[in-house]
Amino acid sequence: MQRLNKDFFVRDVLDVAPDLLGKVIVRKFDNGEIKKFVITETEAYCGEEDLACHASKGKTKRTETMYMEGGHIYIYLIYGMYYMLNFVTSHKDNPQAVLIRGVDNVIGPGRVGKILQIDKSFNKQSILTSDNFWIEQGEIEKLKYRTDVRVGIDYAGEYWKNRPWRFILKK
DNA sequence: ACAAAGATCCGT
DNA sequence: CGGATCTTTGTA
Repeated sequence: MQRLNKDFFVRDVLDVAPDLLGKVIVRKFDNGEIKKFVITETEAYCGEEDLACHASKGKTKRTETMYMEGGHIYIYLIYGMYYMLNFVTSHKDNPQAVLIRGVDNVIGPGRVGKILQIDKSFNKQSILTSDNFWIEQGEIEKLKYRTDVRVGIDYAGEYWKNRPWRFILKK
């Protein structure tokens, strides 16, 4: 199965986020077991002007990952409990990322992080070259999806709150 | 130094 | 609907 390359991720986040639907996350766990997870729900976070994006605060110790080139993994801990899995997109210094909200029948970014056994050590790693975590082309030819507003960003103001930047795979 | 809030989830 | 739980960030 074809592994996704750099060109896939070095594009605008609004193109990458829907294109990730149906792609397959492959995870090799510490015990050697390999499992695959089809991506079913994503959300786009779109640079410094997007008030829902962490990078709207500028470049900080946490957000500097998003300023890396597309193809890097962005992990952060939320509410002291849940590791959120994101993939950086676009060129260096354009802080965009896609949040993985659902895989297979696992809905919710916190649950995704848990089932994939993700932690902070994956932050800033490359999804293009790591040998225990990568993404493959899926088998679905023409998939259908719907859009909706993003979740948990009421603080971002009416405009950004209402962008239809959540992408959900249709069965 | 300290306080506040957060791209969430679970149980009641 | 409230609690868990701790890092990041702003303010003093």
